[in-house]
Amino acid sequence: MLNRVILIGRLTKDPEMRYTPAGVAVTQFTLAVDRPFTSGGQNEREADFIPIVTWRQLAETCANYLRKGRLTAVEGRIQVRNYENNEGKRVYVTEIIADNVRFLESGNRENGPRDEGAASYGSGNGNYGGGNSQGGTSGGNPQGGGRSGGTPRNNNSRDPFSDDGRPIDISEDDLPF
Amino acid sequence: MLNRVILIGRLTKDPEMRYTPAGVAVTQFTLAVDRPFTSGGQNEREADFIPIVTWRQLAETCANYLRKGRLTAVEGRIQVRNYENNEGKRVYVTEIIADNVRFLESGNRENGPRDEGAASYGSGNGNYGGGNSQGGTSGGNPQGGGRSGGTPRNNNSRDPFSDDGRPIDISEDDLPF
Amino acid sequence: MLNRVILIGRLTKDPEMRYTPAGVAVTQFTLAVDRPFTSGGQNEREADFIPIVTWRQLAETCANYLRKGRLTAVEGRIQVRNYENNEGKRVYVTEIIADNVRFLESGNRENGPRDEGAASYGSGNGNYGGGNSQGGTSGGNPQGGGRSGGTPRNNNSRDPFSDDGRPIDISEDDLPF
Amino acid sequence: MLNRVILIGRLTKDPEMRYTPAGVAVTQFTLAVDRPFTSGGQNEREADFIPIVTWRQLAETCANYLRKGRLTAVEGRIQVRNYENNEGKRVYVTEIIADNVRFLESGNRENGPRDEGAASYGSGNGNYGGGNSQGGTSGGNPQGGGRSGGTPRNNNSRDPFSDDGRPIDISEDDLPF
DNA sequence: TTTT
DNA sequence: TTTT
Repeated sequence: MLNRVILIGRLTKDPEMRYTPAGVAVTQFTLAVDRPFTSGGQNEREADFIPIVTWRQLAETCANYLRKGRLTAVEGRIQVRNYENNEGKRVYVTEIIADNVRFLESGNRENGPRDEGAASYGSGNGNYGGGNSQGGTSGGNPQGGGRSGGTPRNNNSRDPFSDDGRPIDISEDDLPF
Repeated sequence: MLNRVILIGRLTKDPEMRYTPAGVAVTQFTLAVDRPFTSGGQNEREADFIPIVTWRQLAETCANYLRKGRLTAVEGRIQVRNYENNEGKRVYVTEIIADNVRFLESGNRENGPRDEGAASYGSGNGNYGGGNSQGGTSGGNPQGGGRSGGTPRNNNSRDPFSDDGRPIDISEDDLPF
Repeated sequence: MLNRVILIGRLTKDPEMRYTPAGVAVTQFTLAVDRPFTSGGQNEREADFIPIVTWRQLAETCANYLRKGRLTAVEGRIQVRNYENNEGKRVYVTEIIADNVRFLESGNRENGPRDEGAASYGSGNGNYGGGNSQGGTSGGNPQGGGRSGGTPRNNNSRDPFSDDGRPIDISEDDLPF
Repeated sequence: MLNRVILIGRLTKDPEMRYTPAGVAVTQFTLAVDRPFTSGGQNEREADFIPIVTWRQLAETCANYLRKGRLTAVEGRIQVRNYENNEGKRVYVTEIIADNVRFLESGNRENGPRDEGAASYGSGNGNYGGGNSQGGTSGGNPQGGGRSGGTPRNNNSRDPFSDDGRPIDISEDDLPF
């Protein structure tokens, strides 16, 4: 009846966008979210790697502006889907269907090693450094993604989801909205 | 860096409690959370079944007061653990480590299969229908679970996690706090 | 950049609905949310009373199905508005603009003191006891509110917001969507 | 019964720390949180200014590492307190009692007014840009705040809450834990 | 001014 | 299979 998730973490890789047969954009990426504690051991596992899925306009904005390593906030809901694998066994996949993604780092670092981040309130330069994007039922117009300082990447030349070994079975039926 | 989940749904079964070798109580249950939309088809899949894990005092309170079908709110964080299965393949398991569970239905059902719901305000019995329990770093004293109108069940006679086919590999190392 | 609130509590009174001059429905109510601790004293203040505002279709569903005392989940964002009072002083008002409201108690108690709550998964009666309603950019079609077991109240005979002493200054400009 | 808030925004000023008579540290600051839409008008009000309160160790970490303009994530609960003002009128104050604060920008700004943002990964300085701090019932040991690249400020020479016109009436009784 |  |  209520299903809400909010995460802040970093992309483990560049996002991957593809289109469903029906032409709907879908982008996936994984967020590394540091745990709030240091596990018993030492250099034990100390982050959770959480798969994120975005659809439509939000998918395109994410594909254009997010990159590996970027600090990112994600709001959405948990979805558990399942499919039969090649051995006839049912596999369960848990993902966050995001309806709101905030880019917490601008990412224009073409000419220098230091990331500039988002501009301060009250600074004189009028540059809103942190872009953002929201999706959902509206699922149509971009909202602020374009305000990001980053340079959009042309995805046309990429083969999204060119087989990476993982089964890909997202279809229009999975449409969350 | 931030990882917060809030769910409201119903238990698919009675919760299962066991103790780690170190004597720490751990309780698992699954929450069926209705999706906010009706998927393309008709009577298609319209709920997510989300595994919840609770530890220590909260585990005991959940085992004592939660039952199949009860409407329940869960607050916690997403955790992704993995293990090697018998075929040497890495399996990823996503669970919610709960630190706050709210019993939204009291569960005193004197005479029948129908759950009577929470909060009998206006009824004459002065019973505060909604119990609750909170865990976390404090992980020690019960907080309000005892206010529930439900009757605690003696778990001693149960064989917690008596093999249901799923691999059980929670250990003290998984301790989230 | 991100503003999310989730509350579970009980209505302190019946909700109040009115229409803006532009004909947009707006409903207000207050949620009493018990605090997770007992304050130093004894029978000291132990709940927060949090004002909720809903708009459009969600406003109408809330006005029709929510009642004083009902256990309710609210999802939304914090909004701080301000106005000049009659003494020329600026007054700040903090409210939750809800975009998702879940009715955790059905509320049909016409013929008996016991509240029946929401039906269980797996029960045979096909009655989904807990209604719900979601708003937002969609802001159009009712979503499940009608599934509630409660009987809608005819609001026509009420004078919504008939001056209760509180300044009423919500206008179309406050429209959150 | 459940009361959870998550915000991402920027500090409108440097945080202000003081101690209660009982010697408990309390820090306040205001977060400017951009609204997800542009209000009817044009350059109309488009942010909410939300007061945050932190206690104990978290208060000290916030006072040491947060500064005006910094992008910050806050997790906590809404609290509504009230007091009688000098005209004998009851005034209601809504604040977020934070139990988790994440510093999304490091704040080492060697040479100038521009904040340089977080997480200089890729830069040569090995600095983990995002500090964080968590409070709550544990309320004792610092958790990671020290990983921030910022330089702690000595607060001793400041007169915390030197009258800024706002009534100050936080007392030990308000202790949320 | 508050709910159970 | 992972980020900083």
